[in-house]
Amino acid sequence: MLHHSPSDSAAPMNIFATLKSRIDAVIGDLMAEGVLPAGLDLSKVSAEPPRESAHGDVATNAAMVLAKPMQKAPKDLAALLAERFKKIPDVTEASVAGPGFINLKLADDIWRATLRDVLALGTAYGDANVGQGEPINVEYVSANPTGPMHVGHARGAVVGDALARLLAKAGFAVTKEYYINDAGGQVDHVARALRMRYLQVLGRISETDVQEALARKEIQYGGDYLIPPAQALAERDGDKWVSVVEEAQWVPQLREFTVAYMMNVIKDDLAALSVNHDVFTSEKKVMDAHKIEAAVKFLDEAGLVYTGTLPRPRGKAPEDWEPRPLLLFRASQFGDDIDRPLKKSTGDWTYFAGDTAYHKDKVDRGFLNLINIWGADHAGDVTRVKAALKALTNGEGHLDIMLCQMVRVLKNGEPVKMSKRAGTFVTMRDLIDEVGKDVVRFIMLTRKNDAPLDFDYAKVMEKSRENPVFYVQYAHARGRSVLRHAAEMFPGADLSDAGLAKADLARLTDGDEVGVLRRLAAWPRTVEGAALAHEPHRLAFYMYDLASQFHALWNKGNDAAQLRFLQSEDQSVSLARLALVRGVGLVIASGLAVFGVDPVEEMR
RNA sequence: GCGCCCGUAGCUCAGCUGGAUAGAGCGCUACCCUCCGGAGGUAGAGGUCAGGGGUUCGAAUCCCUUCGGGCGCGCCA
Repeated sequence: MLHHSPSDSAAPMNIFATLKSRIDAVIGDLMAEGVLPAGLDLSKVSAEPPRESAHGDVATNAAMVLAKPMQKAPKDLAALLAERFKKIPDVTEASVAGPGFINLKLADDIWRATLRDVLALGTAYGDANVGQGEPINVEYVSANPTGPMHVGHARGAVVGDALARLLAKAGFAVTKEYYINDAGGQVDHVARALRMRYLQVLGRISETDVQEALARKEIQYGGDYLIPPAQALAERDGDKWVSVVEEAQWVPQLREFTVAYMMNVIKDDLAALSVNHDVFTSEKKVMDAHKIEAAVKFLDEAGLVYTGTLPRPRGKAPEDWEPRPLLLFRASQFGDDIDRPLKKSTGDWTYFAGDTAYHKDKVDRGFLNLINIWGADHAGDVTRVKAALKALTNGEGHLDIMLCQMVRVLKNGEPVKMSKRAGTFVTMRDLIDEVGKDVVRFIMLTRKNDAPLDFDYAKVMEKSRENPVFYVQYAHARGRSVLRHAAEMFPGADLSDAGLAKADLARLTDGDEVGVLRRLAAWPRTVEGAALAHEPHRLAFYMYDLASQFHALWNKGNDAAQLRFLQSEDQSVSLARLALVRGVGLVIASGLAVFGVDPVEEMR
């Protein structure tokens, strides 16, 4: 995690960041004048929207934060600061409230100026610079190329992809990466299963034979998804592999074939979700390039590798456990419970050793900021990999490992039981085909990654307020609808964004209209906050809230005709309201863009 | 036994990295359609933020502890 505070960027369109820097400047002046002691730490001074809009437009805790080191009463200091804050441009009022908050009121024109920013910048409104062009690597999906992806993978894919887009919006130089686990025993098992299916395709054995081999555990993958690749293999090579018996003569070849085939399937599925990685790194290539040896040497030279014996595992202790000397990494020096093996007693590298080499590879490619999105079933590996990264970067690297909790699929209100053996798991493709990628993507982003998520087939297709996808899209569509009507009502008017920006926004006087403007003004800081916290789901809630305010405004027009957006007798007020409508649409569209969801023009 | 995540309205969840009187949706109660798409909207009731301690101007948020849930605990990948 980077240690930039939002104020580092002070993007001109982020009025809260602007206020924060102006507040800092005033305090700086007071220190220079000797009114306040020099050297005060301003990092905890905030400028944020108060929870109650009645409290004003911007609240700052400056007095409360600074009172302590000065040994003054917060309220006294607040009174002093408030006097000076009144002189800040655009501030019309500064008052002390509660335990020492200073509430600032801003000129209404500030909010209108925000709307002009939105219209001028389009979906770029909200772009931030907290990333300062810093490289960051987001690794996600990384599903084993042993079969089709399921709903759990879909969540990781969407969370990773949206986070990558969010970080890019916030000014980071993002690389989206996929680690292909093509070197371990699992891909060998798939190769064996593929050969069975291949023999079946050629008519040499029957489905029953395959199922019996599965029951005898001669093969570990029984799914019929291996039949298409088996057919492809038969088409390419004919019966070439029937007579090759020695495993060493066919396992590597068929493994390579399967991995290539499955990766194509996976990439197709990801493309259907609008997920595209920049870099695919092969575990096997990492190993073949002797990067494990290099990484272990690096750790060894730092004195972090030794040969020792692990304590007996707790909990369900394996029957055949016996103490054996192993090559170990001193993970316990970096917060792990025990040291972790780099080599098995067979002499082979462990998966962890390969992962360590892979992370060193990322570091060597220039990344000190790393994010890994994993399934929650890998929670046990988090500490050791973080430990390895610290060791590899002399403590300078930052690795955030985000665990995605379970996705529970509900059909007819009942959870769908998923079992790999029974072949009843819901694939990612099923989901996309059934509800569409936009719905899948949005729903996957309505919870924070470490909370379990219910995916209810019925609910996500529902056309009601309960369904956030619908509700947000509906707001966008309504906005487009108004624009279409406006074009008919005012044939000569310039309804482009640039044209609307010239509208007389002072005509926006209704409290709820200004309320929407305030919400729009909060978009940049929402983006920044979500990016720095690695929490894309915050944008889902922002969009829902904005949509809610917009629907409410729309409805007021139903009750009171003079509040409708379009007034045929008053083009001036219509254009001002259209500007607002368009601003809402643009901000929703930019939020949806982060989510990789296409905004709709109309509801069907 | 150990580690990680979690516990907020009857239910599903937010809570902007410590701020003011803890917020939405569903459900419940009472309302609003000759409308730019009511597939909506307005208002109300509903809370010892699991319990207990601590840190400080201030805690749902940070620390300790108890209780209750979920996930994971091989040299697998």
